[in-house]
Amino acid sequence: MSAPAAGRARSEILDAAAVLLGRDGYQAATVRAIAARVGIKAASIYHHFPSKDAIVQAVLDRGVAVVHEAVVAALAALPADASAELRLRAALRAHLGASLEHGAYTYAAVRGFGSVPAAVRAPNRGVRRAYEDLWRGIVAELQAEGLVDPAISPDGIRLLLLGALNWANEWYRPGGLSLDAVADSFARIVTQRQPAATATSAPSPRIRPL
Amino acid sequence: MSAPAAGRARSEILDAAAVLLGRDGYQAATVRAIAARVGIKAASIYHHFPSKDAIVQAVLDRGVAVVHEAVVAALAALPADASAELRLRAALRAHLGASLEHGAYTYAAVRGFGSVPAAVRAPNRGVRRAYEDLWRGIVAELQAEGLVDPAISPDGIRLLLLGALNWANEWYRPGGLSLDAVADSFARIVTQRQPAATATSAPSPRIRPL
DNA sequence: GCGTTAGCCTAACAAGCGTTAGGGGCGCAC
DNA sequence: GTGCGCCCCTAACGCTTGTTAGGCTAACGC
Repeated sequence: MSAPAAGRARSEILDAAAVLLGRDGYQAATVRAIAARVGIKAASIYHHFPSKDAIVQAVLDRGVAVVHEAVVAALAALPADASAELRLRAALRAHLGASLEHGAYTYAAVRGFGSVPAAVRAPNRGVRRAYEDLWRGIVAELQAEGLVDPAISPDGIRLLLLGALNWANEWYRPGGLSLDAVADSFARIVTQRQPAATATSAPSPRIRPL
Repeated sequence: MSAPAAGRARSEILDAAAVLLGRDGYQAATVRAIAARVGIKAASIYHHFPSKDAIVQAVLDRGVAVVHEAVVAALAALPADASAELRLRAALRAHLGASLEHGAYTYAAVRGFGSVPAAVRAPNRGVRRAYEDLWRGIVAELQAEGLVDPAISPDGIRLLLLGALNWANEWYRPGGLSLDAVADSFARIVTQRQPAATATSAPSPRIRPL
């Protein structure tokens, strides 16, 4: 048709696989079901991918990467001297936004992950580790700037945040809380800030390094 | 252990199904694999359960119920005038403890949930809703006592906590952070307070780092 | 013109699935 | 003893799975 023919089918296959994987799990995401969604027959899939597991692995990797890249981009867009709180808010918002925008992939990466065979799961672990390291840095900044009690385990904070963010895929529905409201709630819970009404007037000046 | 011989096979089947479901997902938890783990043949399963999905449903329900009951028991064991902070800590600790103790079931209920067919998933929703309501109450207490900024969305707080707790199944390994340390971290992040033992009602200023 | 390639098809394969049918052995009630 | 019910077995059913083989059509370079 009019779209660039090269790679079109390939990305359509990935899209279809992501939807099925996230919604119904690995078992229900059959090669025939994926093909039917694209409008081709099962055997034709094998002209684009060597196996079903290669498709699943690509979906899983993309599901993590798309969020990782969104967060990196959001942080890079901030001024160089942005406070740790601003960076936290930007990261939370970017994670939630990317999760919603590419819902099929992130949903597949979070929810479908458990249903995927260990052999397909393993290569994805590296990508996840890299994303976790990004958050390790954000938490360290928060504690260094005194926004979070440094006596609290950094791992505990990071795992709480990532758990809350990942779980958002389970319950978030457009029409309920807005993305900004969720990100704001999370940020305020973690940074121990006072209500917005009094926070704007800055009751006690916070020491800003740098 | 010392269980009535009548239901021995039945509970062994549930145990085996829980392990497979949590570790490998719905597809890998085949009737033959479950039977092999119990030491019987696949057809013998059907003398105890009408279908595979009945087994899966029982595992899912128990995975939620076991945590729910542990939290209810922990809260009931507190003195009637216990503070909201103490109740929060008790609930966090009980949830994490039950998750670990009955790891196979809770793991199946959290991780395996996504890979289970919608028809089996649906009946489990009611049990989950009841548990969520329990946490709705805890969050309301926290905000009523002023331990958490009442301007923050209660749903945001509840979803953050449940997300963090459920996600703990993914990363918790005995030998790392202790259960008490995790529960303590989570409680302190949310209540913006020092541990109850050292700061009961003293509005002492937060420790400033550096 | 021709040859090659990409992309899709039909048809079929072996393997594995959940489930059912029917039978054998054992222990308890009578 | 006889009968009955429980528990497990072997064998097979119909179906779906991922995957492969081989052939058709249209588009391109030469």
